[in-house]
Amino acid sequence: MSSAPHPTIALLQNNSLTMLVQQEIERAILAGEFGPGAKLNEAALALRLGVSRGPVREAFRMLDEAGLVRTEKNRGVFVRDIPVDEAIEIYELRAAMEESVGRRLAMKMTAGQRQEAEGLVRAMEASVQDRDAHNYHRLNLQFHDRLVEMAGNRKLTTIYRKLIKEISLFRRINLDDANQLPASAHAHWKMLRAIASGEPELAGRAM
Amino acid sequence: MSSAPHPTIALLQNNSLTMLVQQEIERAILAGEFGPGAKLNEAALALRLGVSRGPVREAFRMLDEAGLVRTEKNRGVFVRDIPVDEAIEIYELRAAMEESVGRRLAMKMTAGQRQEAEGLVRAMEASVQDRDAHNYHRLNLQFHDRLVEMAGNRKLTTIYRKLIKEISLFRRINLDDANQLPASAHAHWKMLRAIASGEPELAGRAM
DNA sequence: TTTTTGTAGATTGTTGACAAATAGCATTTT
DNA sequence: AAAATGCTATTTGTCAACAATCTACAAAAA
Repeated sequence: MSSAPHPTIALLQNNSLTMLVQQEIERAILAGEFGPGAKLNEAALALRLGVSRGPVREAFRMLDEAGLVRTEKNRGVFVRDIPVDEAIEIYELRAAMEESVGRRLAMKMTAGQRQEAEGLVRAMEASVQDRDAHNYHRLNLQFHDRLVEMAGNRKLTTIYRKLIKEISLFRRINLDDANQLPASAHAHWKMLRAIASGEPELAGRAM
Repeated sequence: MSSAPHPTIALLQNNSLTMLVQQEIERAILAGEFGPGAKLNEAALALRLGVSRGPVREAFRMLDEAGLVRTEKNRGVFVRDIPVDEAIEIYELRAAMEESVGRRLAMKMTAGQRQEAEGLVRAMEASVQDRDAHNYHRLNLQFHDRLVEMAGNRKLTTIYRKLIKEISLFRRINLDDANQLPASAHAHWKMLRAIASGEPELAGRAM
């Protein structure tokens, strides 16, 4: 009937308990409430979220498939502790993806998209001025995410975001060395210039 | 104690019912027993596999996260029917990954690896002679899979294989046009030559 | 005829209970 | 003292029952 049902109704219609539990556990993990290697207790989580163990178990299976937790039979579910060599592999893979994104954007980035990206870099520079490393980090993630999104391949975007989540489990990052931030901002300008030049090779290497 | 426990014991130790159910449903889907769009009935599957609905539901959540099925709240689980535009995106993404693989291999492929790959291409040519399109298709998948594996990034390999599974849901492929197989075999030789040349750009484009 | 309403059956969502396995600790044995 | 054994408590794995929702079809109204 109605093409736009009430938002809170649509919420209940689309989100099963399992989905909500999955989102909450994922949020808690990414927020660092459960560190890498921490054990996730089914009954405790079910109690905390006010549901039974069923939805929690189903959420565990999703998080396992997504690579955020690891399941040991009869022993339980643990937040994944990404080993160094795997982290290196993920970083390399992300680099390859961004290289591909750079090439694509060199050919099809619009003027509007470029302005939006430049706006993000300027905001990053402002954060450097303010010595606000946390905000800088947030904008940096957003900058790269937007560029990937602009490449126009939704599957690539989905996988890229999963990789970012997974890698964020690796060694709570030292956000706080605010001295090397200016160099990072400079590199972002360079990337945008390379993309704007319209040369795929150059743009790929820059990213 | 024993470093190599009896295989069937290790099987039971590592595989929960959920895992086994997940593997069986995935196998059935990829084998085409459930076509794209087909509804998967919890109770029926549980009965067929001799388990209760719990493990089946958990397996569903894994397959959903893997992109093989789609879940509609209160309506059930359906084999995903990949829309054309998404299939195109997956193909493009796979192409980008293989391009990256080609570059990497141009720099680090060993003589032994090259011989192994050449052996696969020769086997493919033999299948062309025999007009055995099915076997050709199998070897073709194996050839590309091995090259990706040889690139030495396990995360990339994992994601690549997931993409292959997902794409195999798209329009049961017309394996049977045996006339364009020879050209395909020729292209594979060309790829290997480009990789062996040691020039990343050339190898990347070839793939 | 077309649309709406109502009802019965089937299917999914969720829960609580029971069975099986594990981990920790005390006890025994060497 | 060190190692092995046995017991208990906790936790996970699985199941079956109940509640909520949807689907299909029939009956009634427009």
